[in-house]
Amino acid sequence: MRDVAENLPDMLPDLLPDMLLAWYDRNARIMPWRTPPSQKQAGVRPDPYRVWLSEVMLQQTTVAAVRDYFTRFTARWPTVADLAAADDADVMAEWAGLGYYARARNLLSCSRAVVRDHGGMFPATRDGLLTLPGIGPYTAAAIASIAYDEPATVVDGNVERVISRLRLVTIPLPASKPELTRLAAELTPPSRAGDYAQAIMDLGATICTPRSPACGICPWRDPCAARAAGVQAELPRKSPKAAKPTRQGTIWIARDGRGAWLVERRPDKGLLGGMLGFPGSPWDGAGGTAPVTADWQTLGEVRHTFTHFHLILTVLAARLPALNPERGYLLPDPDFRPGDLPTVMRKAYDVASVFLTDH
DNA sequence: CAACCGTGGTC
DNA sequence: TGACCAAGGTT
Repeated sequence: MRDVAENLPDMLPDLLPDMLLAWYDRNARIMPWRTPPSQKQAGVRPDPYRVWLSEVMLQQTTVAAVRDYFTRFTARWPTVADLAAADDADVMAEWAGLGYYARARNLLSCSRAVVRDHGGMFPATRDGLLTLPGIGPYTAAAIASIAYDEPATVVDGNVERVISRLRLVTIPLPASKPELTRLAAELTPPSRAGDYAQAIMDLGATICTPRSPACGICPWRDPCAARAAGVQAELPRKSPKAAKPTRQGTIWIARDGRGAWLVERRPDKGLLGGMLGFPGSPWDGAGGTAPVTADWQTLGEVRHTFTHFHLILTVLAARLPALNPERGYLLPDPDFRPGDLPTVMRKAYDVASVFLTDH
C-alpha cells in the first residue's frame, strides 16, 4: 500500500471529473435539446438528430440566439429524414438571421448523406461523424459523447478557457490549442462522457466566464492553478487579431407594378452563400451597374459588421410599372418575407420598405 | 494554416 | 462606440 500523500497527484485527475459531475447534477441548465431530468433518470437517451442540430446551431452562436431556431426547426422537421427531404430554400429561409450560412447548406448535405449513406441513422462514433459535412472535431466529439456516451473530448471556447485556467496554460491561443486538447483529454472520464462534456461547457458558460469568473462558487476552485496564482481573469491569452477594414457598396431594391420584389439567390459559395438578397454592386467601393434602368432614389445608408470587415451600403430604390431585370428575378409580394433575408439585407429592406410600400 | 464566414449581446 | 465574445468548420 503506497502512501496516500504520494498518491495525491495521481488521484487528482480522477477526482476532478467527479467533482464537476456532482456540480452538474445539481446545476445543469434546462435547454430544449437536453433530455429533461425525469426522462434522463428513466434512462432515456438523447436523440442524435436533435443533438446534431443543436450542436451545429451552437457553433459560434449563443444559447439565447439558438433557442427559438431550434424549436422552429424541430417542429417543422422532426427527423433527419424530414430535413433531408426539405426544399433548400425553405431551410435557408428558416436559418435566416442566425449567421454563418454555410452551416445551413452543410446541414442539408449532411442530412442527405445520413439518409443516403447511413440508412437514416447518424454514425455512432466520433470518427464516423467526422466524415460528414459540417461536423468537425468539436461537433463530432459532442455528438459522440452526448448521444452515444463515447468518451470523446470536446474542446470549444469554454473548454479552452476552463482548461487554460485550471492548468495555468499561458501560451496564447491558437498556438496553445494542441496543449489544451491534450490536457482536456486527460480529464475526460471513461463513463458519463456526455454529461461531462456538457458540464465543462456549462461551467465555462456560467462560472468560469471570460471576465469576472465566479471562482467563489466553482467546483474546481481548489485545484485551479490560475486562481492559486491570481491570474484567472487574464487567461486564456489570445494572439492579437487583424483590424477590420471598411468596405462600401450599393444595393438596389425595386418593385414592379404588381408589387413584386426584385431579388436574387446568392451563389452557394462565399459570403451569405445560398441566401436570398437584393442585387448589389461589388463591395469594393468601385460602384457597379444597376440591375435595371430606372429613376433610382438614394434612400440612405446601412451599416453592418461581418466577421472580418465593416460594410457601408448605399440603398437605392425604385418603383416601375414593368421590370425586365438583367439580374435577379421577381418575387410576388405574398411570397416575399423579410424574415427570409440575412440581417444585412433585412436592414436594407427596412430602409427601402417605407418608400416602396403603398399608403 | 491563416483567412474566410454572421449576428447580437456585453462592457 | 467599438472591441470582444459565443457549444467551429472549411479551404
